[in-house]
Amino acid sequence: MVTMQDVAERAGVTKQTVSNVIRGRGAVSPATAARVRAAIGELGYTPNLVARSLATGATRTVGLFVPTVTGSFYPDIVEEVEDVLDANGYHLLLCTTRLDGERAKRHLAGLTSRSVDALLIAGDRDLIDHLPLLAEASFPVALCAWETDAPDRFPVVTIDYERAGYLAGRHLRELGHERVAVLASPDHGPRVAGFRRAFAADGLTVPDAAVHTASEPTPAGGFAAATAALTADPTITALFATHDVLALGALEAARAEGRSVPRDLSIVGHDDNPEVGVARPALTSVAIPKREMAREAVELLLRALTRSGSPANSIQLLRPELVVRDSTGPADGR
Amino acid sequence: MVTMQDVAERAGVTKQTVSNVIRGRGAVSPATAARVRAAIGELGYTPNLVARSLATGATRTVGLFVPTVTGSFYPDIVEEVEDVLDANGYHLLLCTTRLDGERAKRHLAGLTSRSVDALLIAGDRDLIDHLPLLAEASFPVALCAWETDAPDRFPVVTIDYERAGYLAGRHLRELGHERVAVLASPDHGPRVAGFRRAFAADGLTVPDAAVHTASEPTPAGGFAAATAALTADPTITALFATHDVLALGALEAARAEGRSVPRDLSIVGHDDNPEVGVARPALTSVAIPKREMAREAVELLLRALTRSGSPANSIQLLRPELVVRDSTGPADGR
DNA sequence: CTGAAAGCGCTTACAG
DNA sequence: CTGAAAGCGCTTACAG
Repeated sequence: MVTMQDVAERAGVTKQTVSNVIRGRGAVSPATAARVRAAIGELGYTPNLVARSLATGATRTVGLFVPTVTGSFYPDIVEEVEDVLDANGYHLLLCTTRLDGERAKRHLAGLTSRSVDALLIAGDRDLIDHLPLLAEASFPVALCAWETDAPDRFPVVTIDYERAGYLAGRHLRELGHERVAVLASPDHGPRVAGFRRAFAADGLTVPDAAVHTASEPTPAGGFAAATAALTADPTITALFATHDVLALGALEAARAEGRSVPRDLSIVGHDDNPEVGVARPALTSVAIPKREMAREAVELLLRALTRSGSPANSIQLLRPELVVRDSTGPADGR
Repeated sequence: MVTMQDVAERAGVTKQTVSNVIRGRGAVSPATAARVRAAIGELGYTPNLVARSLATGATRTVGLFVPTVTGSFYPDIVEEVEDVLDANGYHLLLCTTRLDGERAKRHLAGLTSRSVDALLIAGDRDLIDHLPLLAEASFPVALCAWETDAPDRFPVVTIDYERAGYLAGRHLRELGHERVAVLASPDHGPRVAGFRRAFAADGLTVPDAAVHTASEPTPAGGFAAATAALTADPTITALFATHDVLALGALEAARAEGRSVPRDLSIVGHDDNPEVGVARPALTSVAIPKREMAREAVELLLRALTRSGSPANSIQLLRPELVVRDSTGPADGR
């Protein structure tokens, strides 16, 4: 392997002159700079990043933890993070925790050893127990896509999930719906709370019995929960699913029950995944700006890096937006 | 930051004794090992991986290039690669090239500088022009999920795509289909060739005019191509889509044309993505062992690392398997 | 079983 | 504008 010393000898200078021309810093005469560049080209020299990292204390690598890279949520996060990183000359070290706390812990320990300049943790499932490990990390850490129990030790950039639920509720209220049910995944408390708030604003209440927890975040789980909801209270005129996949299942359930959407039943989803636009009827859903969220989170980290301080310990909430399509209509069914 | 030297002083030994107990190598008396371990605990010492990398010349990091991390193909690859890496104590540096050759090149250049112990390139889109950059890489490189034009300079682990097409063709032949059409994505030449081989074996030929190239790898692209195929030759009794998403569109097209699947038209997909099992009718598809492929590829790389030689320059083909569901039936339509 | 030395390939002040 | 020195935090032979 060719080293900086080799280049220096070839160009007839010392190695820190070579270092200077490579980094474009310090003062080097145009003539010697040209000689150095020529030597680099002839030798095919490429600087050893590991050595540079040891000397500078920076690896220009950012770690990202996500629960998984399948599904329709996290891949966008990963790509957005990578885009921002790439634009700033950083690399991405990826860890998918896959519902495995031990694995998460192991990776966390590995990264703590200076091999990463900053760390972004997206999603709340597997890492929460091990977050204390990061308390004394020597690099900035931020959290994103965190819905519940965000530890207040780190800055977090996430969605205003409570408002997302509120938007869904307000939309149904504006359409005149009074008796409704919710299909919820276990960790979606804030969305449910926001939904209820919209009804409470009109003096209506969504009883606990109207909130049906889905056994799994799949269309099948949504189908079962929706069927349960329609059986428990056949008079409901609308359904809020805290996740689009559940809404997809609810669409099937409505069909199975012989209820036409949106005439007999309105359905609102959450996330605005690409597939909900092609569902029939196209699903009304709360869109969450996940790419913007990811971008804000990385940029926060990058800012901390250049200003070499820790980021402000704050929580930043991105605002969701309701996307109205064909699965919701007036409560009176006309 | 606490260093090995600090631990050494605290334990009353020299730093390479500390190094020895950490790595569990060299001979250290149980008593001093215990003292060292105690000191490590008290100080909260964690070894600097960058310094270790500089000394050993290994980063215990493997780079992975994929075109994207969205969709249903590459995420599985990424997770499988990470699983194998994790089991062997390696980290994952991820680069998604996103159809951007410049970006790919930039990352390639970055990784060449010793910051990665090995490199796996999955998918053939964006990197082929820059592969020569890797010719003199000092670390092992392997390719996987490569369908066409695999450069013969590197070992490749991929799917026997020609056989995948053949399996689809043979299945249709066994059902008695004679007049058929193919919906193909541009880069799927081998699948089409294999499909044709199955017909040629029976003295039949699939004319060029029966191969319809989809404008885009989406249901919409499949819909358009299928419609074109059915219009060009209304007598066909079966369709092979080289990608499941195209098959999904073909299903719609058949519906639109008033042809019942599989009675009036049989459809075979490719990839066996999870969604094709829930399509109605459930799609017959050629399943490709992508996780096994990814596993083989990383393990090949890891083997090269431990044996510190370059991997054998070979091509390993994983065999696909046909999964018969409800979208195919006999040509006579009974 | 333990310690002193050299080295991995850079960068960072600091003289000249 | 250029060069000699020290140092980043480890590991790897090699003496004792």
